[in-house]
Formats: sequence, C-alpha cells, structure tokens
Amino acid sequence: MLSIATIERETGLSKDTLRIWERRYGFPAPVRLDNGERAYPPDQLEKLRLIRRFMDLGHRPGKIVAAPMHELTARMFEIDVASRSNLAPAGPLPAVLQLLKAHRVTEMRDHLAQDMMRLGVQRFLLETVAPINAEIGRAWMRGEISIVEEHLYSEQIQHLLRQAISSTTHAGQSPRVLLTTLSGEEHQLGLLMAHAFLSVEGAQCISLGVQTPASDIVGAARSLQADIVGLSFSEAMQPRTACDGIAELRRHLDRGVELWAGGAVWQRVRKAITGVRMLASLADIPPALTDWRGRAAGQPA
Amino acid sequence: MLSIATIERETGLSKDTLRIWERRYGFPAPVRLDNGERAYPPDQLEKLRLIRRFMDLGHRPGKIVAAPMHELTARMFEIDVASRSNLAPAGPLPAVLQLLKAHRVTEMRDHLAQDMMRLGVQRFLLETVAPINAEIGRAWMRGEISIVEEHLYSEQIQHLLRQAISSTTHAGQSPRVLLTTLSGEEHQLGLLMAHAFLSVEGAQCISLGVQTPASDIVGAARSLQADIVGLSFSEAMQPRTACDGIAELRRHLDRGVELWAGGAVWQRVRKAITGVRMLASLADIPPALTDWRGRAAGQPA
DNA sequence: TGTTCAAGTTTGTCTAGGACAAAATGTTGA
DNA sequence: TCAACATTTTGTCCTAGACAAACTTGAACA
Repeated sequence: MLSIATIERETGLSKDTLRIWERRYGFPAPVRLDNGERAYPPDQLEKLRLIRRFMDLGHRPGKIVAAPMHELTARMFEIDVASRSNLAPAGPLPAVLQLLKAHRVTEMRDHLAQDMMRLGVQRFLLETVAPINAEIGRAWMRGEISIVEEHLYSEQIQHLLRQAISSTTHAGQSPRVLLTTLSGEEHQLGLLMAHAFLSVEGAQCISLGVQTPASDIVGAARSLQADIVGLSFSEAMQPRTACDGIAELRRHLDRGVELWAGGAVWQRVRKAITGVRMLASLADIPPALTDWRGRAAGQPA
Repeated sequence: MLSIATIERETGLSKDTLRIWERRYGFPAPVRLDNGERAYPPDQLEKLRLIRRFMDLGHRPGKIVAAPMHELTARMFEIDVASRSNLAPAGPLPAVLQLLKAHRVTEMRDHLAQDMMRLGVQRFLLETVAPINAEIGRAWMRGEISIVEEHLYSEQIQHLLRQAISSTTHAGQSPRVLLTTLSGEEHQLGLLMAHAFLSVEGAQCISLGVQTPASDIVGAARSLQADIVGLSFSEAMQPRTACDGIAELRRHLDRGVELWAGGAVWQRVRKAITGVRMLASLADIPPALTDWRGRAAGQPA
C-alpha cells in the first residue's frame, strides 16, 4: 500500500490533483488507514501512470480518469501501434533494447558507439537516441523495464555524448550558449543531447549541469557573456511549471540574451511566450541557429 | 514578487512547510495579493536559501527560522572561518579557484587536464580534485562562490573523469563493482571519482548513476553478477540517514556480495556496521582491493 | 564517563472542502 | 472560415486542525 506522497513522486501528479480527482471523478479510490490517511493499492498506481500518458498526449482528465482500466489499455495499445508505424522501422532499436534488458552493458555500449560513428552525432541523436529514449519511456510505463535498466542506459549514453562533446573545438565559436535546467528539473539526458547537438553545429556551449536557480542563471549569462541561454525540460515536467519557470527567467534575463527552451514538453504547450524560442525537438535547433547567425551578421556588435 | 510555487521550486521547501513556518515562526511573511494568495519578496527567498543551508548542516528550524537575517549571516561566517582552519592551502589550488571565480572555464579545464596528465589519474584525484572539492565547499559556505561556479567546476571535472574512464579497459577485469548512490543522495561527483579511481586500479565498474532505490540495487547486483556494490555518500548527507540506508541495503543484499560505502561522511561515523566496508577516503580503495583480491585468490569459485 | 531508555518537544505531512482564475471547449455572428 | 463571447473544466491556492515520526532532554544504570 502506497502513501499519497509516494504516488505524487511516482506519477508526477500533485497531491492536490490526486485529492481533487478523487472528489470529482471517484478515482483514484484509495482505502483509508486508521488515521484517515489515503493508502493506494499498486494497481491504482498503474492506472494513474497510464492516465498520465494520456494526459501527456493532450487528453483531458474528465474523459479518461473515470474510464475503466481495460478501455484505457486498449486505447493506448492502438496509439502505440499507430505511433510505431510512423517511426523509422526498427533499425538499431530492438537490438539495443534487448541487450539492455539482458543487462549486457558492454555490448550495448559498443553497439551504440558503432552507431554513432556510422551516422554522425546529429543523425545518431535524432534517429537512434531519441527513438530509443521514447521506447524506453514507454517500456517503463508498461513496467517492462525497471529503474536499473533506465540508469544503465542513461549512463552509457552520457559517456558517449560527453566523448563526442570533448572532441569538438571549444574556442571562439559562436554563438555562445549557456546550457542548464531550472531547479526541479533533474534530468540530465536531454540537456546533454542538446549540448552534443549544438557543439557539433559549431556553437560554443557552456553547461552548468542540472538545477540552476533562475536568479543564478541571470548572473551567469551576464558574466559568461552568453548570447543564448538554453534550458532543457524533460517530458515528465508539468507544462504549467515549465511555462512559469521560463517566463520568470525571461523577465529577469538581460534583453540582449536570447532564451531557448527545449524538450518534449513544448509539444504540449500551444501558447508562445514572448521572448522565448521553443524547440520541441532537436531537429528545430539547426534552423534556429541559422536564424541567429543571420541576425548576428546583420547587426554586428 | 514570487508565488508560493516559485518559492517551493527555488528552495526545495514544500508549500505545506512554507505555510506552517509562517504560522509557527512568523517567517516567511509574504504580502497578500487581492485574492488572498501569498506573494514573497525576493529578499525573503534569499533568507530561506540561507536557512536551507543551516538545515543541511543539521540545524533545526525552530532555532533559525525566526532569527534575524544579520544573525544568520554572522553565524554562517563563523562556521566558515572554523572550517577554513582545518586544512592548509595547497599547490594548484589557488590557480584553479581563481580561474573558476573569473569564469574562465576553458583555461580552467586545460589547467586541470594538464594536471591529470602530469600526475596520473589517482594522484590527480587525491592531490588535486579532492582538495579543490573541499575548498569549493568551504568557499560556497562562505558565500564567496555561487552555485554557478560550483556547477561549472563540477561539469568540467565530470568531462575529464569520464574521458579517463573511457580510456580504460572494460572487459573481463575483476572484481566487478556496481556503483551508485541511494535515493536522496544526488551528488554525482564522488561517485564518478570512485569510478575513475577503481577503473584505473583494474576493477570492472558498472555505474547506475545517482539515486537508485535499495530494492533495485539488490536485483541489479544479482543480475549483473557484481562482486561488490559501491555506494557514494556526499559530505552533506546526515550520518544517521547514511547509516540507516546502508544497513537496510545490507539486510537485503545477497550474502556473497560485498558492500563498500565511500564518502566523507564516514569520517564522522564511529560505529562500524556489520558486513559493510567504510572507505572515508579514496586512498582507502587500494588496500581494500588488495584485500579482496587476496581473499578471492584463496577461495576461487 | 559513557550508554540506554522513557518522557517531552519539535516538525513535516496529512486531512477537509471552499474559492477562483486560466485553459479548453462550445456557441454565435460577421 | 474566423473572431468574439459564454460556459465548462481543471489545477492550484486557501484555512486550520490533527497526528506520527524524529529529535532532545533527563534520569537511571553500567
């Protein structure tokens, strides 16, 4: 039996949201301990995870929270099938995933390294890493892989990407991009992917790692003379939180500094935020850079 | 003016905690918007950050939350002076710190890289990285450097160490060490230093990164056939929490698997825990490895 | 002097249900 | 087809009380 705090941590749904769903839709329906606290059975956590996936796809809670589990799984299965046919068929994906599930780490790393060499960093990121990330996310939702596999995979990718970054030129390139995530966003992988992508595009990246408070970012952008501040948001982040955080930062950041916000969250956010460039995919980076360089050439300092 | 959600994100203090502190200690004391919502002035965020530092040092809120700001800054200053006298300043330290404070990242990286080449990975870790880490911790306490500098430094060291790790042999070495940290311990640097150190000592390391739940570690050690599970604890961790966590893990871990606990916390812990090897410094690793190899040679599988 | 145990205090998390603004959706008219 | 307005949906914030876990204190004992 799981506490409301555990459910919040595991699903990313706030305690307030969990309580109000219970009041409005009758689900989740935790049993009560003697002291009146909610205690959630594990299968309700599973259903909440599934609901979370629907919400991330843009569905609204009123239509899905009260729906029976079998209906949800059936509908999600259809979506899975549909989305899978979109993507580049198979390729390195099943092989890497199988090696991962078998905990054959060394072989997985070699496989990925070979792929990176074959495709180049950018295509590797777009055609191999991004799809595998997505598939791992789905597999985790389905309970097919555990935290351990996720960590193993993440570590290997980190090693590869940092190697790629190390081998690019560091000095004197433009634009200068300051990369980080806001407090509360602790996912490194998206940030690192952006770093690698930008580096091979010839940008000069300075990464602060994850979780830099907004006020410190303002100061850092100034003292490091960044042209652009790039923030990464993971898919798990609430769109609301992301929007608030980035709007707050935009308000304090110097006018001359651009603010780019990357990550899958932005696919779910419609409304643009003034002065912020939203990059819902790594593929949006090259045109954004071309843009910037055009403008920089037009108005030299 | 900042909302309660922003304060939660920036300080890591939950909304519930912020509200109850206000009720009990009279601080924070946000103004109210027309609709009754709390709006915090930025200087209260600053004080909350300082309070957070005290809490991380083991202080309790009742004694510090209501204290006036000047008293807190004064006490923090004393703590810094006290901690400064412990260690003598050393060789490459001032140079790197100065470059860091000046945000001359590229030069700092080159300086560190050169040092690693000159000394070798192990001496580099013991004689350069560890002292600089300590000095940066103190400087941060003193308020001489900000989170930004800490992040910049940490990123550069990460790059260097991962490069070092990549260049070691991966296959077939012994012992097999599974490296990670427990949930709640999110500091990567110590883990990565141990990883680099063990790798050049000829151990075969598999890192899961930070924050792996204890139950998952048990399973991972089994399926990855680890000889040793290595956990890293940062200095910020409470000794009590560290002891409880590691004892819990020892109870569930298979008998045949050794458990090594590294990090500066163990200098403050007197009582040994049965079945756990405590390594208060990186320098304790070589004898521990020699030990293990002696035993492994005596009792071959 | 140091350790162990019980009593007392501090502290964070949980509860309930009401209120409201922002976002999404539905409806009307140009 | 698009813009403007009305309605519904939805998440976050509010107050204030309760309680258990964590920590501190003090007494009793080795």
